[in-house]
Amino acid sequence: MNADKIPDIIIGRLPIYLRALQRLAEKGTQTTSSQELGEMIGISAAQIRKDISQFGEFGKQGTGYSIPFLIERLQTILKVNRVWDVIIVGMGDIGHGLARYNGFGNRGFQVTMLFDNDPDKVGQTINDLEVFSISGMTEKIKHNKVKIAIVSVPAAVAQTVTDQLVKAGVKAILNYAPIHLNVPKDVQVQHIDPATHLQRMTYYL
Amino acid sequence: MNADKIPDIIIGRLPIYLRALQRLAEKGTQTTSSQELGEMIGISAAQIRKDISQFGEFGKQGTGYSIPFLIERLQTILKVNRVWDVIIVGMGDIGHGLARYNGFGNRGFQVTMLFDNDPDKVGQTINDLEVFSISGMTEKIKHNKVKIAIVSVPAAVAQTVTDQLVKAGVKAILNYAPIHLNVPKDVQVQHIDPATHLQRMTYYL
DNA sequence: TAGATTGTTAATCGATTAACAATC
DNA sequence: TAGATTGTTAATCGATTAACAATC
Repeated sequence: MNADKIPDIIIGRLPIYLRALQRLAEKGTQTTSSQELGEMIGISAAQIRKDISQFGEFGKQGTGYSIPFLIERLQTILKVNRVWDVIIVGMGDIGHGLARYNGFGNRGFQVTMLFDNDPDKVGQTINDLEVFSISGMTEKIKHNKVKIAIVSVPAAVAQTVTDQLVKAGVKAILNYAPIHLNVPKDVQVQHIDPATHLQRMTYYL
Repeated sequence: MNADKIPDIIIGRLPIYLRALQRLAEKGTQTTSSQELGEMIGISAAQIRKDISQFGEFGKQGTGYSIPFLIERLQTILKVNRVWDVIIVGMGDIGHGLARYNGFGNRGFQVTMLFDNDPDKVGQTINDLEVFSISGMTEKIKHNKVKIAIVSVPAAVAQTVTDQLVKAGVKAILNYAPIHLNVPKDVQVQHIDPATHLQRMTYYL
């Protein structure tokens, strides 16, 4: 156990552990070891044990980790033992696909509002949610105390939209626009850019 | 300049540099410095210089880097100074959104084939491309010598589909299924899982 | 008990940063 | 020339791995 600040690189692996554990749980498995988990996800057993031990002694010598218990611990650490409201800004192809995506269930998130600037899209219903105009976004975010947003607008307006989100109180942004977003340091950003990910692999081809 | 093996973490930053440089180029800027670039993308100037210098001496003391020249160098290093064929397997919401995504242009990629197992989807046309059945996928991949695939099928079948892709000769996989994919070590995989990215941020909320 | 596996230490390995001579 | 900025070295910092005592 370690009360110091946990390195972000470790935090980044916890959701991967959690995802693998939930998969094992679905199959009905009760117990796993750092070795087995490591083989599942391509991470060394020593690293998994070291990462987990930052937060407490969750395993048992000889038998390993209780899967339901470790899931519960990781969910609590990651604060996904509850359901967070998420909004999506930008109803282009990616945003539309995300609005209809059903992969957030039981992972701690729920899409609650959709926004776009295009008058043709505003008022449409996607996955039972109405698309709102961005002009009323700040107010709606504040009113609902939304902390998490997905940005899927064109690159040209992504920073402007981000500034509005930050001003409205959003603290975590998942960015699909192919541009780096500048935010205050108390706001988290994760970048998802398919082209960037592909370019990282072509080097090895 | 360094003929040794370049660390993957450096390779992973090159596409980010490239994206920022292309953005500067679009604005007509001719020259930049490690300092300016670093401020744009939140990376230290020293690290940018060190990363770039792994591949040669591309800058000039006193003036910095020629943007068109550095773009050309990075594109060549990353092998995106050409257009790669990319196929998408799985025409659910995410796959459908990716098929219609127009963000691959001028970044080295072109979606050429779409696949799905659902008889209702096979035969449909998305973005001028016909959706093919997965049953004929291996043959089509081999025939067209496709090296890059995007996997956006449900988690339950993602590994099976991946095995087929690998057998057909695919060497780079962008995985949207929320599951770790096992592949031979000469095959690259990048994972994109929105829920995992979001969970990494909720820790800090 | 015997076997297995954790949590943790120490050693190794790798990445980042600071600083500055070289030079445009 | 004077100012600016690179490429690179050395120092620092951080992450990973190997190994094993503790113990279930």
